[in-house]
Amino acid sequence: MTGWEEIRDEVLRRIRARLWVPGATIPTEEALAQEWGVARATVNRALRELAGEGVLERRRKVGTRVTLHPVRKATLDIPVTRREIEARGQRYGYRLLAQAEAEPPPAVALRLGLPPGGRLLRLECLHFADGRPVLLEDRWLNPEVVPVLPDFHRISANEWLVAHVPWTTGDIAFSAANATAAEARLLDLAEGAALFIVERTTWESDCPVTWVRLAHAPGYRMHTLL
Amino acid sequence: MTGWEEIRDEVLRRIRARLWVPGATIPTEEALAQEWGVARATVNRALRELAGEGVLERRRKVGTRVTLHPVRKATLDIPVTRREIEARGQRYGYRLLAQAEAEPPPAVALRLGLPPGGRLLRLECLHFADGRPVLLEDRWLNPEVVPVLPDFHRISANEWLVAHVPWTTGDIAFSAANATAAEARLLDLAEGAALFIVERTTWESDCPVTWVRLAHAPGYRMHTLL
DNA sequence: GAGTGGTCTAGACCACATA
DNA sequence: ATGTGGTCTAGACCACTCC
Repeated sequence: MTGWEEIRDEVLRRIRARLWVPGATIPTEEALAQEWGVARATVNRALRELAGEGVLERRRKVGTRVTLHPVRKATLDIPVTRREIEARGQRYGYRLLAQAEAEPPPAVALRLGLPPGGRLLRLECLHFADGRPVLLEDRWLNPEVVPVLPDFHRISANEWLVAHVPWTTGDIAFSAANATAAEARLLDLAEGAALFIVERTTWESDCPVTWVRLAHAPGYRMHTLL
Repeated sequence: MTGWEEIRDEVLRRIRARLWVPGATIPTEEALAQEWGVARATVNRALRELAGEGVLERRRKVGTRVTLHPVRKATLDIPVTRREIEARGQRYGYRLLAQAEAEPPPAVALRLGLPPGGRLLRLECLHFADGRPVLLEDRWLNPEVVPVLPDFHRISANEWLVAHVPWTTGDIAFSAANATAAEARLLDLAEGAALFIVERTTWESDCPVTWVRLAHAPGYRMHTLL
């Protein structure tokens, strides 16, 4: 019992063995440090890790408890589409369908926190895997963060943004939707096919950057370990 | 510049200000500790945090770099269905549709790593929000981990498992699917409606526990901050 | 061999929540 | 007022990896 990882594993073992049951408080850092003959900081590191994973709940003065109603946290890796497709061993393709300045629908302006009536750059693109269309992208871009327009026929907006405006914040939502007639035509599907929808809003320190809706063709799965 | 959070924020600021550009190595922990007048451990804590978020890449002897091809990590909170519905201010309801011992389909046995021909406990349940069906659950449960059967009419399998077999590992996948005729009837939808599908496989230290498929009615959104 | 991050220690003080 | 976790320090040694 020398490193914080061993300590973390031992704590997990005791929880799984029900020596420490959900809702019960476990010994203090000080007590555990003495029991295992390590510094308190080492115990702290292990317990902090487990608290971050949702296994433990820690409160000053109260102590450390095994979480009673665990909320499982799944961490998703969200790569750039091209890398995601290439990681599956498929050939990536990309086509810009439309690029125009336009007034965004109210819902999009609202998400970005922009006043109605402004104009944004709209991009519509199709992504291919081994030549088959698999992803339809509908993007609205704030022209203020794109002073010099790249050629979006050659590089996808997402890749350009990742390289030029990295380390943004934002939010992301997942849902399902039936393909409209237009979507079905572009993705070569039957109308009404179930699409996996990803919506992302992106900011760079209080400045709205982009809103995008990604419609994945059937067969797409987002997978992760718990 | 006294705490590790301030240091983390300053590092982020320099990256966003492009003082440190993606791909470039930043100064060593030692140098930053001297610059800011703190202990190296404090700088380490801040940089370790950012490396965990994917902002930095750290390698011994090489140094710390700003990530060139960032993979965004989204952390999803996956609560128990009842709590998720109640958190939206809706009334939760639950009905057990079927409970029987049966041989699972090969795909399910495969996921759980069980030999074909074994028998599992199958549960089919419907979850309601304000009286409307919103979620259809199809679950296969390893009877070995459920020696004493609770009354699944009263408590959902998920809640029972969370309370009695917490801190499992597993994996989870998200996709979209069109409602079959049977699913549409149970969820009170038109056939073919786009369902948001969550599939989970759960283990408790090498012992398969359960496989479950959750079919969410249209309107369901899974949301998180980036 | 040498430079970098990874970790541990022993001690200290602080922040916070409860009593 | 007190007990708990949260953090910081100064120093040390180790692990990895490039040269």
